[in-house]
Amino acid sequence: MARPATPAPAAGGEELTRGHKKKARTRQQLLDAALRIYARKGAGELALNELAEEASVSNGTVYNYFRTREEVLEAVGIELAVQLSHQIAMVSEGVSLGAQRTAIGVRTFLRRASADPEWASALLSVVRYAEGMRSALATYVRGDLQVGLEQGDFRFAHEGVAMTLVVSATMGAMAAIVDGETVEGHDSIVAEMVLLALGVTTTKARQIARLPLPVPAESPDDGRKMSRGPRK
Amino acid sequence: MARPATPAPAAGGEELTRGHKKKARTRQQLLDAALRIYARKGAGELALNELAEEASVSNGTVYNYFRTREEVLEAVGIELAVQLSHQIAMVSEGVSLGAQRTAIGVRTFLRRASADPEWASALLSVVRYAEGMRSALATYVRGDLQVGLEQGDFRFAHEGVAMTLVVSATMGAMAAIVDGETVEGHDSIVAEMVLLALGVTTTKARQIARLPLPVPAESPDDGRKMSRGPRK
Amino acid sequence: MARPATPAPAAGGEELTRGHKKKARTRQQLLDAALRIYARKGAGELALNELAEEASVSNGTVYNYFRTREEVLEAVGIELAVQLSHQIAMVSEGVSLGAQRTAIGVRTFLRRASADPEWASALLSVVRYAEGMRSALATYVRGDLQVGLEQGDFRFAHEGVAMTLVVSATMGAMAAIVDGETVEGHDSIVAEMVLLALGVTTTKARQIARLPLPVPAESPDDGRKMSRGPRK
Amino acid sequence: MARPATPAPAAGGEELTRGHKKKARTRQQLLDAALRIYARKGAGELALNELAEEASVSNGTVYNYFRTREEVLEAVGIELAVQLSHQIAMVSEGVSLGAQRTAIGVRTFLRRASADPEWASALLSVVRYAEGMRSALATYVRGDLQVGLEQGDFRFAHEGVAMTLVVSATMGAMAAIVDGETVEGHDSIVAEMVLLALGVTTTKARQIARLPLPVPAESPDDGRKMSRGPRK
DNA sequence: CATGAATGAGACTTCATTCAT
DNA sequence: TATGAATGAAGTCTCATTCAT
Repeated sequence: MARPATPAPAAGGEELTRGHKKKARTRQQLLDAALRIYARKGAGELALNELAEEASVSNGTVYNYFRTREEVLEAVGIELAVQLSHQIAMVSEGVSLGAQRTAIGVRTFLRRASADPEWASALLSVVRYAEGMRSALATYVRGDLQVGLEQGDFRFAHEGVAMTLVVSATMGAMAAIVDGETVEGHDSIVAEMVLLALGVTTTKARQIARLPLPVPAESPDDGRKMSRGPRK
Repeated sequence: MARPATPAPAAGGEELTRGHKKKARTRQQLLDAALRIYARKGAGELALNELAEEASVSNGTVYNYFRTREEVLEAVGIELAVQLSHQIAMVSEGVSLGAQRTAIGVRTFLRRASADPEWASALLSVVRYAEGMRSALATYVRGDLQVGLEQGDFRFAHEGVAMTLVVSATMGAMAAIVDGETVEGHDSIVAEMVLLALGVTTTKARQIARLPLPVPAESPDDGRKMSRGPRK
Repeated sequence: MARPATPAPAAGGEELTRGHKKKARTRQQLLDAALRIYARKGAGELALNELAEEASVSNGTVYNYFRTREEVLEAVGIELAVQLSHQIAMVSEGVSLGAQRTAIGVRTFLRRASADPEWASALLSVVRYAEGMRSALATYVRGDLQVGLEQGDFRFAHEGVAMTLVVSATMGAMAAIVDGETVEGHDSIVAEMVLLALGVTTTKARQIARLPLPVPAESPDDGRKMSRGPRK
Repeated sequence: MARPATPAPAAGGEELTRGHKKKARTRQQLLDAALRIYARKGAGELALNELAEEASVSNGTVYNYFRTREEVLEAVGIELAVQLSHQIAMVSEGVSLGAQRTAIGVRTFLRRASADPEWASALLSVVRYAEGMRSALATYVRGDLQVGLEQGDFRFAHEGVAMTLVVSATMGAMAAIVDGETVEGHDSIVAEMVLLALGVTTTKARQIARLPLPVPAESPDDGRKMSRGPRK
């Protein structure tokens, strides 16, 4: 499902009529609440009535937006994917080296997991269920892999396998972080190992993995949607 | 666990008489049934009613073996872990090179995932629930990592991080296999990437990852679901 | 415990194992409760949770016996049909004249409707929904019609149409009775009209419709299942 | 909220006209939609949400026309009754013989049930709910019965009982038709039986029941209200 | 120990009705 | 008036768990 990063300002399929921003607001309440619950208990545990309560909304209202648990998952997945798109695009903007972009991606995820374990927890739990989310991630990774391959830094036998490795290694490290494991320079260590796995030479891998991360052009509302804790 | 009515023929290994055997058998039926259900629908979905039916047992009987649903999950995790232990120990028995043992471990998992996707599916779904299961895995991996490090083949910055990477990369590849991805020489490709990530040199990694897998000393009851361990 | 594959030792369709009469008792509670509710509010209104409460049974128990509202309806329909079978068989036993049997049937229904409007109300409301019930009724009526035809008393153009007329006229009259209409000799009046409709001559119709009703061999538990009002 | 049947006709004759027309049209849309739903699923199932959608109107709008679900049911009943009045009046206009009028009424209903089972289905399902509807029917029937009695064709013991019989026999036959029973000359057969039940002599009943039905003075808007299928 | 009916908390889902726009 | 989002009571249904036999 392509579903471009743009939430659709003028989108043909959806309605965005004038005064009716209440609907959008409620929907956002629901997504936020879902993320909070995922962070706490994992996506498998989501109960729609619980979602209603967490979103301070009546029981039936949920059904104006989602008919099943899966639909919530899917919507949250898309929501997170959009956020990630912004995040990644912002952070590796201007970097043209595939290997470096890959490292930046990996490290950014791990940094954020340290800074915001709830976000990480929600992400991990959603990733398992939402197909749309996985493919969004994959697209980014795949692009960097191809660039790195063309630039001669990467040397791997199968792109799909390589992609899976990058994603799963990153997620695994995030899970460790969420579980409380703290390691000095965690992000660089993982990034270096991933680069090595992709065929980067020892010295280059070490060097790239330790470059200072570019500071993203921190837009004011970045991360807006997730950083709050439970409201009550 | 003193069962008064039990015959209890004076301390001896022979006391595994009928009653005990039957008891063990029922317990094993339950675990087997649980694994089948996991493979079909994921561990989150296990319903004890369904479990009872799958095991051809009445629903109340389940509670003679497990006090709660949680206990079932835990027991199944342990069961799988024990199976894994045997599998791994058997397969890398007699191999002393840490790097090779690691590669064998990774490849064995992936091979089995291809050969028995239901098993893989059950394993993946349990791994998320049972903590005890993860540590069982970790123990094996950690040993090999340390050996490889001492032998000078590995060069990594942090053992815990390395361990997480090995496990998560393997699991990620298994998930891909379960999802239907088929790649020529999948197991070797992944093993090579993992070795590279652990600091093995390019040529050595490639060579080790492609060694023929030792045929396990096929014991007659190999693969049989074991563990007649009495409940606690 | 033998745990035999055969749950039913002898019984044809249902199980009737020894100690387990509790199940039968609960089922009966539910049917009784359903009839009481039908009498009060019509079969369309039956709520399964309400049924549970009326039967003094937990909410989930209902689902051990019926999966849907329709299944309750069907079961109640059959229950009523069985009761009716007894009733009718008992009352027109020994009467061989088809026309007379028909009249007796009609009149018995109307008499009972007067005596027990709750029963009538339940019957009317179930009849609309339960197919099984209708066919049970139909069988009786059809038999009498055929006999009457052979005996030369009836003269109608189409048996199915005649049957429908007998049943609907009787039900209509019952509904009127339930609605409070009281008419001197109601049962005879209706019976006479029905006989006329079936082609019986004027004088014979009048005579047959006014014969004294045979007193049924009132068995002690007759009507047992319906006659009680709401228990609490 | 003022609920006057007529808002102030003060300002602007145009507003009055258009507004009123629209209002009446919307109301009619709702009634039509309700009848279509009745025909499909029975009156018990009418959901106002569904009604709104079937009428291409927003759900809140329904409440501008009816205060409660009950009112909708009632209004639909009346609507049908009015349609019936027209139908009956039209068809037996100019016929002065009570017995013949009765036969015509019965037969017309059955004919229409054959031709338009949806209409019949809606009618049958409403009859059970709307009291007002039954009395409308009754009025017509009663008139014909009295006429027939005075003319010496009928001979029945109780007018109320007779009326009930006529109505219920007709409805029963309609139900059979809706259920798919098709009989050659169904309408005449039923009419003849009904006449017999009312005391008409054998030969006369047969003759009257087989007279050709007068063709109604087809007014242009006859049947207007039911004949449309779903609009979209 | 095995059985399976009963339980009841809790989740799911619908829908008549209200109300701000 | 029209709209449609929100509400929440009421009903449906599942399932872990208990218990008498």
